[in-house]
Amino acid sequence: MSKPQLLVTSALPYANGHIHLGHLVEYIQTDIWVRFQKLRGRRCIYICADDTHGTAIMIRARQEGVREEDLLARMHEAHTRDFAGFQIAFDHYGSTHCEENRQLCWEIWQSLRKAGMIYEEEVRQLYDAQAGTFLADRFVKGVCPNCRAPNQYGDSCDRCGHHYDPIDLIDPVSTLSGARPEVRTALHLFVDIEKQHAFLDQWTQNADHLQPEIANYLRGHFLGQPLRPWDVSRPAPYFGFEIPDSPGNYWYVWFDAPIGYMASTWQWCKKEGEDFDAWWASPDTHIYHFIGKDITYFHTLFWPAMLRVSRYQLPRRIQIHGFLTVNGEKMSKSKGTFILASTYLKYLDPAYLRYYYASKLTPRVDDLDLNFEDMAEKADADLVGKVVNLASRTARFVVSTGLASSWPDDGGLFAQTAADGIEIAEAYEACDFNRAMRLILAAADRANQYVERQEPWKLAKDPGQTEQLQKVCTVALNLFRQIAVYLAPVLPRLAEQTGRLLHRPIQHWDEAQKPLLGSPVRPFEHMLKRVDRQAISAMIDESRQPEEAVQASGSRTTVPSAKPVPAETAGAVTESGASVSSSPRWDDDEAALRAEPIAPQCTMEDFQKVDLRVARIVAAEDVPKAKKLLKLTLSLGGEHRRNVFAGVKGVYKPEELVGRLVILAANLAPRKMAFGTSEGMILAAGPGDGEIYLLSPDPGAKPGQRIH
RNA sequence: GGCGGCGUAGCUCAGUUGGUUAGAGCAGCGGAAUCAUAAUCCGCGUGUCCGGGGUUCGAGUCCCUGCGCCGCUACCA
Repeated sequence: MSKPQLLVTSALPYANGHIHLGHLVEYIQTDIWVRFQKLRGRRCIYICADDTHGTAIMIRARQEGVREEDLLARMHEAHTRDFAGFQIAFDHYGSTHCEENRQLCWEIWQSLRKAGMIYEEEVRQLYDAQAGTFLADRFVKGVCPNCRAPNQYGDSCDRCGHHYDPIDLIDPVSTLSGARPEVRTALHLFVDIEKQHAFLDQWTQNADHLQPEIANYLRGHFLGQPLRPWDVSRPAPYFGFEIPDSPGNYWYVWFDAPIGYMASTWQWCKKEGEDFDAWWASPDTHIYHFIGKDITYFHTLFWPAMLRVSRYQLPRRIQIHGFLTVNGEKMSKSKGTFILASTYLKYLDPAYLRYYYASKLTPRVDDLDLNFEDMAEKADADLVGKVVNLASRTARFVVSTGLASSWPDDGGLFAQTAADGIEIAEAYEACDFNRAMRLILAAADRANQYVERQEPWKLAKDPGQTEQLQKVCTVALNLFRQIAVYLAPVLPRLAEQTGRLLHRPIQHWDEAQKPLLGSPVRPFEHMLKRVDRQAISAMIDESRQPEEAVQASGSRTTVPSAKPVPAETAGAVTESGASVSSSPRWDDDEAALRAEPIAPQCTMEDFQKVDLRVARIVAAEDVPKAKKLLKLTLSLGGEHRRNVFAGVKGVYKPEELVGRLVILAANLAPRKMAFGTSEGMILAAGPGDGEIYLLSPDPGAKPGQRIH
């Protein structure tokens, strides 16, 4: 029998946000690998889906006043369109919110039960009475119980890397309402993953399942100690699947998300008349997961442990990539480098980005830097100047004659590039696309040198050299075709165009092994435009928004940020023009309001608890060790002074603050901070991160006056 | 400050288990050619492989340490 068939997945993007260039590192990487396998004749399917459950979706639907299902349908359509635009060719793109997933979750759940890995525990859980919900891990912050780092999320500490339960947090605060959550007792269900410790020791360290740096990381950070139980249930209200044998409780989104890989495959099987078990329950299928390094924990520990006790196959390999940075820094909305897939497609050809990512991707977990000038140079020099140019400079000479019918002497050039196919294939196979691209470009260099030596343009002027001209162009176009074959996983459209040019579609990797002879040649048509630098600028301008920087992860962020993800991005794609033109004088959009929705209602009494006062900044000094803090001395009139640390460093200079009037929250409890005690807070608007607007009273106000 | 990553030619980077005079592309300079989307071809690279120790017969490659940069995080009461 032939090699095992392949089932390949990319991480499921969360249905709470749009696809951006960071996500695309992963989808382009996976798509190239899948296309490579298919081109080699390997049976291979590429499966993905929207990740749809969890508190973040529930909260957002609530904010928008729509049903979760409507929100999901909208995002599914947008995601599908974005992926198609970048030529990401899924065999199926489903959703975790489907019957198949519910059934599979239930089945695996029962397997975990049977393996004795599920236990129940009454836990005291944090409940936000204002928001009317129990608080998901990422909606509560507090002090890490392990290292005492303040302001940590409920699931893990980013400072010490410790994973724990939200209930263990010290001084919890709800990020939904800002309220101090009350403690309520609730039944929770746990997976005792420690029962699989020995298995995971072995599985993660052996058989090339993981990159070595990942295996080391797991050994150093998790496997050296008992694995903590995993809290996999959430009490109502929660958007997800209710656990059949524990009514009122729902599976945590991270339980059903990876099972979504299976559910989506199942849907594909139904569509194609395939046997689901042949794909997930048979050793004749090799399963490959491509993910970003941020979700390593779930995919390399929980997921294998869950599968182990079920009747399903373990992944053959989990391929992990790093994050995307732009110009050496994380993507930033204010710098215009947080670019949505749909925005890119308005201005630039996806081929540029596909080739650029390919040329920079290695099998390592390193972060990848996107530099647009670099991308433009590479696309122009490599793709247009070297590759496409080969066809462009020779095809026209053989339109009337077609390719020669026998292979001329080419000095072994074709044979060399054919032989290179082995090494190039190895590079693709190992996800070392950088190496593959370099090998391919070397072949293009050799081909251009050949054309240069043979000078077909001179032969074309000599009627006696017609035959020689045909030979030279036959060689050149065959070398070009080999390159088009090797580049086909990265640049599918170039392969199609080459097929059209030479009247023979490219369908298999091995077509680079045998010259194409006697084929007619169409007149050359442009295959790829040079990069328009102005389009790059326009794209960045359109992407520039007064927003704080956003996580530049290459894969999904199932765990949402504490603030609801700004919804304005949805509008930017489909309806950005309309609202602008209807209000000529002020074009204020609702981005800010959506980014930070209005808090739950409070009473006048509540409001009056806060004593706001006019104050004058009488001194301001830099705090050298602080990144964001300035130390301000405020006067409330007379001798009344307050010492306040304000996070405005870099936005306001100390000297320009001295003398100005601000609004001070004067009766806040003093707060001990790293550099001293802060005795109040000055009021400011803006999202932060370079955008802060201090509030000032109109002229005439006096320090010490209260705001009513 | 904590955790993680990185530091190789002007720029972007290869150099995966330590082994001959450290490589490529781009940019630059000089030349050729004019078929091609001003694309192509030829020629030109002694860089303290961030610094300092160490292991080794031998280190860009391993260990320690210092410095610098990036990210997350903490200081935004």
